Order: sequence, then C-alpha cells, then structure tokens
Amino acid sequence: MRLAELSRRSGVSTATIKYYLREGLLPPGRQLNATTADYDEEHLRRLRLVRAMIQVGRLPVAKVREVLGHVDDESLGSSIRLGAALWALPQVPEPDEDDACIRAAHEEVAALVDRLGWENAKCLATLSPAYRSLVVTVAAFRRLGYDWGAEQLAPYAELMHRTAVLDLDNMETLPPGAERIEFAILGAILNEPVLRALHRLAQEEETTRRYGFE
Amino acid sequence: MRLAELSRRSGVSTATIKYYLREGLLPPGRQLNATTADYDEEHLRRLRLVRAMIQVGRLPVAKVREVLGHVDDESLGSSIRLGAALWALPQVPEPDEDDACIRAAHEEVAALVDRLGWENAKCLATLSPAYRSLVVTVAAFRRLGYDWGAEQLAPYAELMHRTAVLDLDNMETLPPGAERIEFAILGAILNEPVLRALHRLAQEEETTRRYGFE
DNA sequence: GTGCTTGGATAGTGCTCTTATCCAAGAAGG
DNA sequence: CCTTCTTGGATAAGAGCACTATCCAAGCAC
Repeated sequence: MRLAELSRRSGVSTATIKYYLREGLLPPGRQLNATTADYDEEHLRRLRLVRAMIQVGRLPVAKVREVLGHVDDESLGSSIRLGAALWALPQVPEPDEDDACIRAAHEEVAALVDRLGWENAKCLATLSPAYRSLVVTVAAFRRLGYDWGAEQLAPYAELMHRTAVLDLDNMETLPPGAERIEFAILGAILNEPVLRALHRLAQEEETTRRYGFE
Repeated sequence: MRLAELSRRSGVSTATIKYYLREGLLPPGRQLNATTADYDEEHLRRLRLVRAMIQVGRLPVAKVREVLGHVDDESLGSSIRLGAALWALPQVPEPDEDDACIRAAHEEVAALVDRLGWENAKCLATLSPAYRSLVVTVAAFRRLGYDWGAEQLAPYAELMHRTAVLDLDNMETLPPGAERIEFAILGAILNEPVLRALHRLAQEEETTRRYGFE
C-alpha cells in the first residue's frame, strides 16, 4: 500500500500522514527504493489509533508519541508498560504546595485513600499524576467555597473502583501479549470519553426524571 | 478592590485579567471615574471560576463565555439553564453518517439506551452532544477492531447513572437559586476531572492488586 | 517521455491563550 | 505641587499547537 492509498483508506490527508511520520507517530514504511515506500495493515491500524488518541482522546501529539513509545517498548513487563503509558497522559499543572487550599485538599485526598484502604495509592501518593490531578481539582472547588471532603468523595471513589474492575475484567478477556497491552492503553485513553459521555447522558436522564423540562 | 489587588488575591496577572474583561468573561468593575474601577468579592469569585474552567476543566475561552452566558441568563428556568450550559461544553467532531462504523455505533448506543429504559435519552438522541460523543467514541473503538456493544456498555452506564444520582443528590443539599445553578455547572465541569482522577487512581490500585509490580 | 508519486525539507497558516507596550487621564502619598 | 502609580483602551507581539502548502530531485507507470 502506498501513501496515497493509506490516506484514502484512513481518511487522513497525505500531508498529515507525512507530518505524523516526521513526528515519529508512525513508523516509516518499507522503503522499496529511494522514492517509494510500502505501508501495510499495521500502519493503517496504527494511524487509526493515533487519530483516535488525538481526535477522541484529545491527546497532544507529543503525548501520543510518548505513549506509543511505551507501547512499543518490548524491554519492559506488560504492567510496567501500561503504567508508564498511563502516567504519560496529560496532567494538570504542578500543585503549588504553599497554597492553603492545596494543602487542605492534600489532606482530604490522603484521608480518602486511607479510608478506602487503597494501599498502593498510599505509597504512590506524591508520584502519581492521577493523585496530583485529584488534589488540584479538589483544591479548585475549595477555593470557590465548596468543600469536597473524603466523606463526599468516598462514594464516587467506590463507583470508580468498580469501573476500574470492569476495565480490567474486560482486558482479561483478551489473550496476553502485544494486543492486550495496546487494548489496555487504548481503553485507558478512549474509555474516558465513553465514561464522560455516559455520565452526561445519565445526568440528562436523571435531571429530566427529577425535574422534567420545567 | 482595584485591579492590582484582584490580581494579587487571585494569582492571575493583570494583563490576563484585562484580557478576560475584554473577552467578556468578567463583568467590568464599578467605574469610579475615567481611570479607576472597583472590583468586589463577586469578581474574585467569578475570576476563580473562570480559571477553574480553563485550567482544570480545559475549556476554551469561547466556551467559558458561552457557559457563563447561560449561568447569568435570568430569563430561563434553572433546569433549562443547567441544560443549556451543559450542552455548551466541548464536543467531539460531527459524526459522519456515511461511515459504516458510525452507523453501527449508532445502533449499539440506541440499543443500550433502550435496554436501560432511558426514555429521555431516547427522544433527545440525535440532539444531545453527550449522545453524539458516545457514538463517535464507540465508532473509534470499532474501527480498531474492538467492538463495544450495548452488552459491554450497560454495566458502565449503570455505574455512571449512579454517579449522576450522587451528583444531583449533592446539588440538592444546596438551597435553590443562583448559587445552586452555579454549583451545578461547576460540578458538571469540575466533577469530570475528579472522576477521571479517581478512575485512574482506582485503575492503578486495582492493577497493582492483581498483578503487583511485575 | 510525460505525468504522477515518492520521501525529505522548509516555511507558512490559522487558531488560541497570554503577555507586552504605549497612551492620556487621573489618583495617592509625601 | 510633584512624582509615581494605576486606570481603561487599543494594539501588537509572542508562543504553542496541529496542520497545510510548496518545492525538490528521484523514480515508477502508462
């Protein structure tokens, strides 16, 4: 398959594909000679993955490259690869530890993790980007005068834990190996838009159930 | 309070505040004379809300303006205002109805809504941005060879529905009125980062529980 | 051989958020 | 009163991102 066909089958312009090649998001095609390269189904698949991450997952190009780097890193164990890819996802700006709201949010989140018995989260606390995002967001609420405490967060955390269990159960239906790790990462990235959409849809549903269209 | 103090107390530069004023994200201060304006606590609060939407919620400035327009629109009933604000949130690109994956995803989502008995979602189907996002995301999975059907989506939808119930219960603890609608919108925007962070944290927890650090 | 396609390189576009600079009019403090 | 700071308003400048366009010599296909 040549570049033009790859473009036609994926719906991505040749200029953009060239851009992705340049940025290292796609591996170069098999070079037939100085001016011709051949692409296969794997390229098409990878290109669709990249597009999904960018358009649906809203990942910046640099993050996509980073995530794919972990996907392709054969030297690591699969759970490490998954973890590395997840940690490469976009983050919230560094929390400013001098801020009183940040410190208070920190304590609330620590209390939450403690209450839930999330032992792993406890030791990863300051390292995990997810943990940091949570602190920053809780702090943002707090600055506006709404206090999210461990108390209010706990039921949400419980539901999210069950969601995570579903995620991993789903993953285990696939055979272990390269496809599984790719699926896991894809899931981590594209599950979020799914969850967000379901959440909003459920909010709409529940709102009209309670209040109608008044 | 003058501009410099507003800047100091919010941590936002005066240049940026001027920009927000220009863009209509902040109402102008009370003009004391040709060269002095006075800002109050309400401005500070609004500024923090804007920052939270932009930095934590990652909303583009134009969306923030649109959402705030709905928040401030006194002429509408509160549930309409909330709905309008929610529908103004960032969307996924328009689905291309000629695409086979989009059509298949459409059917799966319709089956899901049907199975769950979400009557309201059913009639809002083609209108709701949340519905459209869901279709686009499911289609993206499908293009990569992973089929999400109503079957697999249902347990997630169930959990998200319970999340939405929590959201509305939380909202009802506040007295009705302007603050309530602002909180609801804030919640809709900032809850998502909270959920996302909790979800990732739960994934990390569950992954290490199952597979350790191998 | 004529026209189309290739990879490679480079520059430019359009958008967004933010910062900087300049201005004349006025306030604040000594 | 005089210096310094601040105001709104306007405009421009800049940085980052995802593309897009153009040009190139080399080569394949009809």
